[in-house]
Amino acid sequence: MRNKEVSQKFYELASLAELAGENPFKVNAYARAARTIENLPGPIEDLARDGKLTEIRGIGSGIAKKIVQYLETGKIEKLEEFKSKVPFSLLEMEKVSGLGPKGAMALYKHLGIKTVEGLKKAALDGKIRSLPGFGLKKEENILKAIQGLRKKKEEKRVSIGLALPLAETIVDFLKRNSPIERFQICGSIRRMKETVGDIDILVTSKESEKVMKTFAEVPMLKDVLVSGETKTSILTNENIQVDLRVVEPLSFGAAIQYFTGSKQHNIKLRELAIKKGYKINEYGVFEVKSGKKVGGEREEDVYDLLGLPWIPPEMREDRGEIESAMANDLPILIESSDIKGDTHVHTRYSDGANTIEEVAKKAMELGYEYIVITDHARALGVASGLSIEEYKREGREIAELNKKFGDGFRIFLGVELNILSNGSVDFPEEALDLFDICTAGVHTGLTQSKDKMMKRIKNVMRMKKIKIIVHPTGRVIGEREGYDVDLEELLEEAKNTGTMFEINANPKRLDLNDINALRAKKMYGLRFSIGTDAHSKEGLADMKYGIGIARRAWLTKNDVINTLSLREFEKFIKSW
DNA sequence: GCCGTTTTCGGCCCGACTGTTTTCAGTCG
Repeated sequence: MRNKEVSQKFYELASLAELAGENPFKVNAYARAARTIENLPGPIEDLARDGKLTEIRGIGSGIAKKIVQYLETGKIEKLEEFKSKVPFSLLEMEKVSGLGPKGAMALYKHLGIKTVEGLKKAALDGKIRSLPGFGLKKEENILKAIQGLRKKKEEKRVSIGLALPLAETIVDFLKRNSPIERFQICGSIRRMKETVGDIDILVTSKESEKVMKTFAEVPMLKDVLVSGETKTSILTNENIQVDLRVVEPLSFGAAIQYFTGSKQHNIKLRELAIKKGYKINEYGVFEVKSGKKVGGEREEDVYDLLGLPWIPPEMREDRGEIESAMANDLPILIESSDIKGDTHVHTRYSDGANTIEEVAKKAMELGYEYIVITDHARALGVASGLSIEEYKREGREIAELNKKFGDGFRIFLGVELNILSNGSVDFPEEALDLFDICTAGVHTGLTQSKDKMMKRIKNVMRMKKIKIIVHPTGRVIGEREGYDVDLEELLEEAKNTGTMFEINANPKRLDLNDINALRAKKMYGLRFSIGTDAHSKEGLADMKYGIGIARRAWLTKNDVINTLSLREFEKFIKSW
């Protein structure tokens, strides 16, 4: 699948075209195509081969031709043409905050600057301030940005596991120290995206100055980037940008719709609005003719007026949700309250922090009907993996606890087996009858070739007792890419063997991710388990992240096995 | 360069803030 690679070329094309001063709409068309290709559900090579590229929205004959040219020759003529006109390194320069295409080009043309290093030198020498359109302040800001004192444009995105709690802490601080009425965390956090670029918080208040002042005094403040009447942006100690907007209560719905995004989703909604004679902005929905405001207090207003049902935030990525809403066949997404148990939990038997009883009690507090204890098997030495004898002991403890807890709750004896380098697991297949549920995952030999990796995983998927492959791609967000596998082939194998994939809810993993889970369901009809991989009782709360990914993958209650009631779940695992 | 229930031309999402200006362009989200 070469989607990523092709998409990258169109991003480059868009940026260079922009620098070269091309028609902005043309630039936008390239960028839009890049985003579309990036999010394509299947390989672009297939569409190119079948001559179906122009069936994709935003890809016409011109861009289709360029895609084919790239796939066949590895080059796009137009891109090479721009590269000869504009230094490629200007793209790096544009990443300096506050510097856009116009600025970068002016610096290049007048001062011959084409690298960040050169930019720094010119700023230190005080050469930038005299350029038309620039000044002392701008020179200072450029220097600050290069020296990392201000936010860098491509500051690494942070895990939602970090961003969500931080956003909640800030909202809490505002609630305690300033006169806010309503509030909503918006942006990619509300859409439950796996990583977050910045945090958007929206509030209503009668005294916006007070709120802004309080906000600029949050304990984790590093710098105030922007401060206006309705908008303030800060940088936290950990270099995360947080934007706060204050709006009138009558605009609250339109504002949270607007600031939840995604950008692509909103652009499409606004295009739809124009066709219907409306204009949408963050203050409301307006009739174009009369200029009269016709809605905006509730978020539903925005969708209502366009003749659409309310679309859940997690779906708002312009991946077909608007078309689906128009046809009135939005799926009823899975919710936290649908979850009846956790399928992936560790205890002190292996590398967890709590006893089985402690974990089980926490699960009951969460309203679960069951939990699957999946301690590591013996081959994983670093996680003090268990022998069969030790699992038998764990099984006896579980049996006793089950007796103690009675009918309403059940602990299952599971196992997280290791998919070993030679394609076997820790124990011979006969020994697996001991377990209620067998899951398996790759933990070692992560750098094996794709060929070997595929063989070992497929081999394990074919074992009758093993029904769930945990963290199937092995990626750890911000730390390592997944191991080298052909996911298409694995999905196909899962369909043929009746194996399920886990959606690992640990915010560092979230594996399968939303796009892959969506594809697994849509193209192969697969079902999933959502497990937290908790190594302590507190870790069970990570389920919300897994639910977020499932909702982003358009999954319903029926697509996830741990929404089954205890009785249904027991029956289900016996039928394996 | 794309697109069409205003269809083959003439549009293309919209507003806040900053720094440079003296009415606005550039950048950002």
